[in-house]
Amino acid sequence: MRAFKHPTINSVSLEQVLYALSDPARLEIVRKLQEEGETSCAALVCDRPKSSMSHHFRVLRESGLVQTRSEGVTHMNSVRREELDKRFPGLLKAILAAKR
Amino acid sequence: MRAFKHPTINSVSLEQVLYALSDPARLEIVRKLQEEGETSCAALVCDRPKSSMSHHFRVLRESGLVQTRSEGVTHMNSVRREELDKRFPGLLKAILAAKR
DNA sequence: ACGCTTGTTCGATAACATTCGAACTAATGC
DNA sequence: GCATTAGTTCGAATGTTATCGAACAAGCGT
Repeated sequence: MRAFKHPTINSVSLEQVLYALSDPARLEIVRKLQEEGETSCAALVCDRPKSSMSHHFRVLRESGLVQTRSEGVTHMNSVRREELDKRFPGLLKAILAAKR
Repeated sequence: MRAFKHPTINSVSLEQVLYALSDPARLEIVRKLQEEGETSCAALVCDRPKSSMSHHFRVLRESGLVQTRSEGVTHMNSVRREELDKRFPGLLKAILAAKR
C-alpha cells in the first residue's frame, strides 16, 4: 500500500494532540503501542470492526502521535515518542503515567 | 447566583481533561487563569458572546479543571491546580509549558 | 421597587465525529 | 490469475459539540 503522509512534528498543535488522546479507544492504542513497541494494526485488536480502527489510526497519524510504515501486507505503527518529547516535553510521560 | 457543583477530583477522567483542553478557547482560558490567578469571567473577555464563554466555563468546571465561586454579582474562577497535580502529576505543567 | 451588571439557561442551527458495512486496493502465496 | 490477508476509503446514519441570540436569574446600589 502507499506510504502515508505524516505531519512534520512542528506543524502539530497541542490541541490536536489533546483531542486525539481524549478518545478512550485512541488513548488505549497509544498506551499499547508504548508498552509493546512497534505493532501491527491487527495486533491491537479491539472489539471494533476494522473500519473503525482504521479511522482512529488515521486521527492518531494526522495528529502527529503515531507513525505508520508498510511492511509487506501489514502496517506497523509506533508512537513518535522522541519527536513528541522534544516538541511537548513531559506531555506524553504525564499522560501515559496517569492511572485510569 | 447559586453555587455550582464541582466533581470530586477522583471522579474526573484523563480523557475528560484532555478533551476540555483540546478546544483553543478553553485552553486559553486555563492559561490565563494560571497566569493571573483567580479571575472573573468578564476579565477573560474574548471576542465571543457571553453565552459561548459560559458554555466553555461549564465544560471546564465539569471536567474538573476549574472551580467557580460566587462573589457578589461576579463569578471568580480558578484552576484546581493542586488537586489536578495530585491526580495527574506533571500533566498541567506539561500542557501549560507547551509553546503555541 | 427599579435599573444595572454579571453570568446562566434555553432553543435552534450548523459543524463536526463516531460507527459500521460494503466496496476497494495492495502485497503475498499458490 | 486467483484467493487470502491487512488495512483503507466511501457513504450513510447517528450522535455530539459549538455557536449565538434571547430570555432569565441573582446580587447590588439607589
